[in-house]
Amino acid sequence: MFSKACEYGIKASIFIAINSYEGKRVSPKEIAKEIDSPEAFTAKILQALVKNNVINSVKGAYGGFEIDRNKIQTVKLAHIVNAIDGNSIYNGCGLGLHKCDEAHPCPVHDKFKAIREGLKHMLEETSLEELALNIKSGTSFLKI
Amino acid sequence: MFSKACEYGIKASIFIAINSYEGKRVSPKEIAKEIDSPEAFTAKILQALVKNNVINSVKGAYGGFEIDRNKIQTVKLAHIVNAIDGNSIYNGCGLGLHKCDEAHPCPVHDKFKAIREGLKHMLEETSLEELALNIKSGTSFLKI
DNA sequence: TTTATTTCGGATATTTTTATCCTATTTATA
DNA sequence: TATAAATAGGATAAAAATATCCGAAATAAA
Repeated sequence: MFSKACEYGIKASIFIAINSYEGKRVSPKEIAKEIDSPEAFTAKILQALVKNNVINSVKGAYGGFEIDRNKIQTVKLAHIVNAIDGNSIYNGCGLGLHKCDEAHPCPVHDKFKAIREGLKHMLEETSLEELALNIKSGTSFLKI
Repeated sequence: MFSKACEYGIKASIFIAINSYEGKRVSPKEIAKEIDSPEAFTAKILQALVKNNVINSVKGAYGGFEIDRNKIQTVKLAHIVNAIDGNSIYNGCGLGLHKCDEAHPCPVHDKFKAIREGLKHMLEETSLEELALNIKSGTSFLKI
């Protein structure tokens, strides 16, 4: 469904959020260890998230990655996915037609529409906060 | 959502079905032209569909690809997708955890569950016949 | 039986995605 | 100001997906 980069980006964001609740910045090394991802590749993804204003980075000694408290509430999965994979999930035709709309639909256009709308809705409604709280409470897990 | 291979496989199957209604076998060349795909790569995908018993091939002069009439009705999108992409769409964890179930869910487990079920249902309920008839009647399109 | 036609299948090439490495730049503290 | 600790970012490598090429095998018809 998502690219590896996107998977890592979502999990990293959650881990950063958890630590930011405690005012703690985290490094790519810590993040990669916690979400079981390749460190250097994860660092690249973090750069993309910073550039897209999803998370914040602090350079230099005692630096690291963090997220503003209020952003943990406002950032949705859709923001993270969009920062990494772009909007291809929403826009692309299910069968790869260059032009696919109501007037010129691909064979699965209508059938995919409902599913994609559901996905879109879910991504736009799910906040980082919700996901982070579930990890904190041990209701869900970031690895294995 | 799907791999290119899978997109080509679905479109090719539809085109073959349409021609099989008229007792006509089609070649990878014709198929590739009609669905706007690379010919040799499409031929590989057709092989996979033959091996997985979705379509039928006839070698030699006057040969080509075809689908049994009754199969056009019974083959569902799920069969085609499974023949090419395997069952990763159903089984894989949305965030790539090796182990992800009710007892040990990833952060988006429940949220993805509904969407994946919807996708699964759609793929299992949509027949090749339905898609082929819509193309024949000009209700949907295979390219552009 | 020969020939033309067609799928099969292995080898290879290209592109994209995933992953690694190393240096530059930034910054807090001693 | 010097130093150590971080992120930034460019260059490169490896793996996977996509795509191409070509000879082998099969088959219908002349």
